[in-house]
Amino acid sequence: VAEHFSIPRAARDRILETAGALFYQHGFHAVGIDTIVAASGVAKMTLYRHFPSKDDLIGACVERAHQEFWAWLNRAVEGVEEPRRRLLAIFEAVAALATSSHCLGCTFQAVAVEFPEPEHPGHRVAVAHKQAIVDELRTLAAAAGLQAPDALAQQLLLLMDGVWVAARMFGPHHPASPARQAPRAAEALIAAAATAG
Amino acid sequence: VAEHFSIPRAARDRILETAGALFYQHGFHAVGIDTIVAASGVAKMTLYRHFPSKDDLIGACVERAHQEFWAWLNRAVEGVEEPRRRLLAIFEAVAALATSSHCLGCTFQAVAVEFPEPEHPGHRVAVAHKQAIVDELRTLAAAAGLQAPDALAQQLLLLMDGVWVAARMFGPHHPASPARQAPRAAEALIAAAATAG
Amino acid sequence: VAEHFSIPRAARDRILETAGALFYQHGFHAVGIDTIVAASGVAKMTLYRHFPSKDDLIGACVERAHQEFWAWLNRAVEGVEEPRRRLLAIFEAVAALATSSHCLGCTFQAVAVEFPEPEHPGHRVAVAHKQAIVDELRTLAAAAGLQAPDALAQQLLLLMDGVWVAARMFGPHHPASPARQAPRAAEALIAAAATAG
Amino acid sequence: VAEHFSIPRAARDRILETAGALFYQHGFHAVGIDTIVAASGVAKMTLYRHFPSKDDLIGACVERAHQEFWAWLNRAVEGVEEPRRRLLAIFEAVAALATSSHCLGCTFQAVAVEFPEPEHPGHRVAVAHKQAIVDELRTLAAAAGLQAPDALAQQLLLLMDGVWVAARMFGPHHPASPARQAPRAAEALIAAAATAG
DNA sequence: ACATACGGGACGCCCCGTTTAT
DNA sequence: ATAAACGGGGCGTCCCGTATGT
Repeated sequence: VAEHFSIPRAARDRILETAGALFYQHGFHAVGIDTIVAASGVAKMTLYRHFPSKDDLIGACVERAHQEFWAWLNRAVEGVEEPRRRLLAIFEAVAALATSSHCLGCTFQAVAVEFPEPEHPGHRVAVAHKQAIVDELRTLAAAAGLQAPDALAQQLLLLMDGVWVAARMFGPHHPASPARQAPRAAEALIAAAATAG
Repeated sequence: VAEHFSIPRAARDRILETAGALFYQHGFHAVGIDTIVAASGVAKMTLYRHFPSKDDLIGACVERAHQEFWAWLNRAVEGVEEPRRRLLAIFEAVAALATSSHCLGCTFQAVAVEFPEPEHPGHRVAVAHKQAIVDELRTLAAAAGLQAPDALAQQLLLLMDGVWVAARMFGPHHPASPARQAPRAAEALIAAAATAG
Repeated sequence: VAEHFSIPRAARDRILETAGALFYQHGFHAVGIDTIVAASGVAKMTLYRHFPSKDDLIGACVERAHQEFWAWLNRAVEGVEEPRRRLLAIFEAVAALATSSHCLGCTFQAVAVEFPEPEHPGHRVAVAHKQAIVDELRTLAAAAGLQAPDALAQQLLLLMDGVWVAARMFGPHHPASPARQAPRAAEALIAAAATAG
Repeated sequence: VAEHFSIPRAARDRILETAGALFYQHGFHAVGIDTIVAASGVAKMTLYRHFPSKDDLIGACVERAHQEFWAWLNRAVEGVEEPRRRLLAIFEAVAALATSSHCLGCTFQAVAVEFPEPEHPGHRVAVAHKQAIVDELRTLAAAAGLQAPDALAQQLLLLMDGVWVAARMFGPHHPASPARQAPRAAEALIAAAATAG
């Protein structure tokens, strides 16, 4: 009885995982449904029963990436509770990830590039993701007692997206990737917000 | 007189302009050769005589965008000769462009996203473009007598790419786009480099 | 019951029939794949799954015409068992067909004209077809006890091909098509072979 | 001065000769204007000044072939003045030509195959050519005092066209081409017409 | 659930016959 | 006479989403 419900779940997850990896590596347009079907070992009809269209599959993949990102970030800064130090820890983690060998850039930027229409499921999730990032940064900035936490959060978002772009552009093997400058830059922006008057 | 109607602008230029606009609006994969041919009023064979493949056309479009960007930037900061003020002027111009109504993001980021392979003509030009940006920023930082001009230039590049991402993500109609924070953030980073030691 | 509407005739057959008719009417070079696809109501990929190339499709069409020709001929001279009378019956049937309103000539001649290279699939089948005709004529000539059945068969083949050429050249509406002379000419050749020695 | 008028004439002939040879070897559809231009060493505009379209060029080529055929035939049966013997000589010449190594078939049949529409310039000339053949045969048959010269001429035309088809189908290297049977078959048909009553 | 096929459409690259500019 | 341009078409491939047949 149980497998009647649990096995489809596994199929859906396998599709999401496989498709997400392929999309991330090669791009959304470059990966076709047939490739995903072959790589995930499911039938085409199974895929289309779970995701009515490729766009919906993309949306689900990006949504899943959104959740995984937060899980990763929370894990990465776990234990750092003091707000200002947590802000810095975030940028240290981001810089480390962006210069790690398996990072190819930001999938939310990618989906927004490949599907410029704001109504696209993937684009929608990407915007929400960036909004969530800036919200979190603002919350931390406010908790740290910094001036103009909203403006600071936006400045830090610019920095973070610049890091992902650098990862995309220069790759992980670049000798002196600009991404490594992220923690120092964040520190400077935070310090400026601390002494602002 | 004659050229007003009998001498069509060189076909190659018409193709580049039309293709560049279409690619920028809808993406590189989303725009087909036939669309470009139809929109530019050119024969398919004419296009393929000038550009052996779509990838080459993309490369040429991005190269053209690279040149146009520099022309725009030089015009935008014309007359501001003092290095530190010129750095700030650059970020004011970038923020203004990024929040203008016809800006959809950075085509160099886009081509790097849609063609992750570093050997792709478009990707190659995009990387060179970003390198040129950071070189210019470093030159200005050094001329301004700032500390660690190389690190500062990389930090400012992060900022600038973050601005383009914000333009892509939130569009020009967003009430409070993070892109507007670019000049203040750049000022903070420059100030930090000025007082470092 | 169901097959009346839900089971479409095998796509391969529909393609062969449609393509055969179009090729016959307009020529092999003059009919493009897209036209065949549109006329047969089939997807292009379906066509290319059944026939790897246009040349292969042409070969299959000519092969099918070969089979249909024999089926027609056997039906046309059905019941005429005596060899010499059967030979005459063949030429009466051929002359009748060649002067009928829907005859445009011989598709085997046509494919040999449009694809002069002997290795072409269509050309190959055409040669085999003509060889089969002359073989059948020789067999009948020998069974009729005629002299030099091989030579007679070749003479009759010349006659038959001349009939198809006349059909092609003058069309079915010509008042006095040379094709009508085929039975009398065949009779004369057969009579000459009967009295030779 | 002279070359202003004589050189264009030479160009026209060179085009006709080159195009005729190419068309004959590879077919009318298979040979493009560019190929003819390159092979004949004239400018494209020169070609289009002499022949308004490819169809017209084809018509002119076939017309030229028509004249060359008659020149060849008259030369081949030169000196044979007695009508019945001349008829036989015609078929001996035709059989010899059809089995010679450079004969690829009948260009008039070919143009009728590749352009089935009777209004096509090439098709028109081809029909006229065949009509001229049958007229000549009828004239000779009548001069020879044979019965029903019209019917005999048509029978002989069938035979002759069968010879060209055999040449096309089996090529010049076939060990026992049916084309070689033409003289004997013609003799039989003529003999039958001589003894008819 | 797998595998195979299908319809429809777009795409990439190429060639053709024809005209215009240089 | 060279060379480019032009609209149109051709072939072969791919993709998405659906429909069968086990």
